[in-house]
Amino acid sequence: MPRRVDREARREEILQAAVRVFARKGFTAARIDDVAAEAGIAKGSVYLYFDSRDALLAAVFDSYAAHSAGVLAARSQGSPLERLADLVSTTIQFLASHPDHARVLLDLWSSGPPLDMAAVYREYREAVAGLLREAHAAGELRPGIGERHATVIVGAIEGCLVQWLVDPSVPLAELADPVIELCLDGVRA
Amino acid sequence: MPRRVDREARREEILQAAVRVFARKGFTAARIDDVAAEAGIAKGSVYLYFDSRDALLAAVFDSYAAHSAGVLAARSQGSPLERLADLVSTTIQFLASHPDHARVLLDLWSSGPPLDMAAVYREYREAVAGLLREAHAAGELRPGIGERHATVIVGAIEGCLVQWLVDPSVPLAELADPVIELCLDGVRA
Amino acid sequence: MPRRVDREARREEILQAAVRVFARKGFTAARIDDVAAEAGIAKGSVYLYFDSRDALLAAVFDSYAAHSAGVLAARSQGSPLERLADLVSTTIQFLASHPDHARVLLDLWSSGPPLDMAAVYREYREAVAGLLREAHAAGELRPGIGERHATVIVGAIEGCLVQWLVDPSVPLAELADPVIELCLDGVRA
Amino acid sequence: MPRRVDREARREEILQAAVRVFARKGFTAARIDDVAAEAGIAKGSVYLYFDSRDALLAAVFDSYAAHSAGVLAARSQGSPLERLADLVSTTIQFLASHPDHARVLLDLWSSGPPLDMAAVYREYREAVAGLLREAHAAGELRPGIGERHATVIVGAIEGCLVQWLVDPSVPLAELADPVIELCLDGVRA
DNA sequence: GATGAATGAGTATTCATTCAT
DNA sequence: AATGAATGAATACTCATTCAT
Repeated sequence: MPRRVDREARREEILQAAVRVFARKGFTAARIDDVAAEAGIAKGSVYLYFDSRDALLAAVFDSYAAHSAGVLAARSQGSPLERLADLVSTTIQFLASHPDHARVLLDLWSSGPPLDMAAVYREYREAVAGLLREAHAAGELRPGIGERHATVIVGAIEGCLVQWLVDPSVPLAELADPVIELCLDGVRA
Repeated sequence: MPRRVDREARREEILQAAVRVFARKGFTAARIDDVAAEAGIAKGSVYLYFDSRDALLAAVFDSYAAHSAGVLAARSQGSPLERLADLVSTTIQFLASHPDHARVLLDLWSSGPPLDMAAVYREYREAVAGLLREAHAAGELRPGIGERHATVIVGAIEGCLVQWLVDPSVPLAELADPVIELCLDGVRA
Repeated sequence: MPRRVDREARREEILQAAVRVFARKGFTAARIDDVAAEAGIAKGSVYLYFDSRDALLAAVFDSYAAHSAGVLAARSQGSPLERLADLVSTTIQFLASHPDHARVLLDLWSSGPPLDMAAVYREYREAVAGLLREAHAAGELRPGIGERHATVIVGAIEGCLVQWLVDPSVPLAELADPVIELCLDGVRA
Repeated sequence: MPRRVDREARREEILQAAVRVFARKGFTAARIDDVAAEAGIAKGSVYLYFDSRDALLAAVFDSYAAHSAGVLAARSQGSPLERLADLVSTTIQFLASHPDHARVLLDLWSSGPPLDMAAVYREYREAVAGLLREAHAAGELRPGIGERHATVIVGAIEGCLVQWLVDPSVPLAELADPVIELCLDGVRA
């Protein structure tokens, strides 16, 4: 009778270990040995669950993309702009509370195909654009607001994330409100 | 001091070659051989001008930081908010027109110490915060606008940049106006 | 002793599976996993019947050597030269009808000690030399035929085998007669 | 000015070192380290001249195939059967005097595509068959001699080689005459 | 017996860096 | 200064073997 293991659970353990290591040293500097050590297993065992080092990064991407899709899918209540504020807030809180996962975004941005960060942002922009269209229909928007403003709203979130990743003294968790205020009403008196 | 000029010029040639190569393949995948070939010199000659492969990335960083400082130093005319709009616009146009340089930001973000991207963003935030303070003094701002909104404004720019880097179909050059509109007046009716 | 029979039978199954795998991919490229899969058992179970991967090749050798000894032991009727012709023919038919086994000879040749292919050929040469001595005593040989001609006769068989192994379009099964003709009468008019 | 080296010469040195190592340990057991050590250079330097370990074996094959073609191309004087005897003799002398090269044949036989030993033997058989046709035209052959006898003649040589490779006590160099005698006149009185 | 998850020693290959010319 | 051949440390990946279940 074979030794029993929950393959999915073990895979997930290794993946989380990889996320921690990647966050700590970056994907480029991370060695398979590091991941194995972090997971408390032998190097070769990593390969029982992932085909290659790159497959590990791809799995981190999938995991991030799934989380991201989850955030987009979570529909909140209220007016379109309230729901937009909610989406912004939820996203920022998620990123702020998963710093390791967020940190790996730096490597995902650089990694290029076959990992498709472009698709993640596209979906995000489309979700925001959809809410803006609803808001427009509800008469909540001033004239001239369109797709590109959706890009800017997504950008405001990501740009705050960048600054936090590069400088932990930037208080990401507290930037949700300023982002929302700016996106809704700007700074002008 | 003609030798001096030659040396600087040659160094700059190699640096620009490195920027092109890094932009094309990413720093991790870029080989000293690639840089040498792009610069049209022998591999060993790169080491006559740069101490190491990392020094090459550091030099790209310095070059970016210098450009960035230049943008911040360029004082424009007009009211504080006009000058803010100008800063945003100038920054985006600079990035959009230097795609190779911009692309290398992906690697600079990941690279960590001793390269100090944090300082670059800090200065940027301070410049924006300064303009906001001036605008506040001039009564151009609504109440409650502060440091964090400066972070968000810088973030809006960087976040648009991220999306463009990851997906060239995002029209960075055309996002200056939406960014300014959003930052100044938001989307709300 | 039913267990005993089972054990032998299972061992033989695995051995035959190994022969097929070795023939297909060569010993070097053959993995224990492949052999286990071909035998329809788990990888670890192979080790219940064979001490090591090399022991598997050794067992294939033993099996080949036993077959070979069987061919040598089979005494046919007729004059010495008729029996020589018979030996040649039997050998070639055996090899041609066991292509997997034959294919593994390529690896056995390369494998060196402790596998003793030299002994197999030595016995073969001695068998042929013995027949030649009998033929000589019977006055069937022309003068000057000796040990070395025995080597050449064995070589003619093996050399046809080599060509067939390397190029399946060589019709090994149809080479028995030409080999016999050549060895007995040569090509000269 | 670069360090001067004769690339071809250095490549050939490494190739010969590889032949010695492959002959000693077999290709499978031979490490790049062994080849480098035998050549008196650093491991990495091997890769300046050969793309991969397999490329090294391929180069040995090319070298063998070239020698082999050289032997076939060397046309001797005399009647067709005299020339056939010459070809046999030359081939055996070449193999006997290049034991390292010959030993590597064991690995070439096993190596399969893309190395094409089949082509080498095909050319050899064609050369022999050509001589047999000439001999037939000259009335030197008894009836019924054809392509397959060419295969057997080539086989007699290769089969002697096999026995020598597997058992150095087999006196390959002295087998040329017995091979020729057998092929021409057989053993029968 | 049977299993198959885990192990970790073993190696081909890459590439930044050096330095003889 | 310029070159590019040489170096060898670094590392992803493989797979025979073990052993807990």
